Amino acid sequence: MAGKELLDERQEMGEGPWDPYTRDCPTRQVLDRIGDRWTVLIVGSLSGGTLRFSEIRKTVYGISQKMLTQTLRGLERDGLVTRTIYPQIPPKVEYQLTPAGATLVPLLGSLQEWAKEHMSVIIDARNEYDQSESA
Amino acid sequence: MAGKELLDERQEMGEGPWDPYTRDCPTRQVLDRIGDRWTVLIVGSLSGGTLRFSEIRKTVYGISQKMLTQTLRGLERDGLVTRTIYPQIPPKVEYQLTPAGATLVPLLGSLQEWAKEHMSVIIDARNEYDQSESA
DNA sequence: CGGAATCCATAACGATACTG
DNA sequence: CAGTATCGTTATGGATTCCG
Repeated sequence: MAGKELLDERQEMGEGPWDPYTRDCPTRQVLDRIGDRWTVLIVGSLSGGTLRFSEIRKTVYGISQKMLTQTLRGLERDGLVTRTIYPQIPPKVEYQLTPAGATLVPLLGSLQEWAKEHMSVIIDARNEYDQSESA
Repeated sequence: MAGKELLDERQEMGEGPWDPYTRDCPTRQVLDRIGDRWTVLIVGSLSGGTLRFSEIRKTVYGISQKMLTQTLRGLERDGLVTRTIYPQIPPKVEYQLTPAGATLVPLLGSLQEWAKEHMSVIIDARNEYDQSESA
């Protein structure tokens, strides 16, 4: 998504291309894909089954039409979502997770679970930190 | 990290505050925390044990001094990392994952594993998509 | 050494208007 | 309905300089 002309120097260190601390390591690639504000929410909304554009828009609170289009295009491009156009008037377009896209769902589950378990502690720590520094 | 004065309308839909499709749901909170380019890489680098500032900088390829400082402060604020200052000249500062921070590590492992398994398929789909549309 | 502060480029995003 | 196009704003992050 960002930077592609930066890869010049280095590249050989650690344990090769899987080394999480080189550029273009898989971790970075994944984060560039799912690390935005909307991707995982859209994948989550599609985890229940096929939805059309306006339905996704309704379930993912606050997303703009532009970001929904853009994010869905990215997911389609990466083979994580299929886009089916029904040539009617008015148009109807359905989105569905591919098998590859579906493998993301459990991962998001873990993410969400972690969030539920640790969120309160994090919020507390944050408030405490903010208080002690504004003193 | 972003938006905090947007929360006004709505807020009551779905199944309450844990509903992933409301604002401020845990999933969004987590993504705002770990969804940037550097957080998980830093957590990963600290998963092996305590490191000092310059050491992290060396292992996380491409990070600027500004972003390292900024990200570490965020992690400290959220109680995921401790910061220990040794009052010497020249200064020495050590960073270490807290127990809460350490619970993030397995999650990152899953992320990385998913990346390794699916990256090639995604790259292929992407290339194919790009080719067929530029035709 | 480990920052803080400033400046600046760009990328992300929202709002709005228009279209097949 | 499901987009595309354009614009303006804000967020993000790099480079540089300075400091205890």
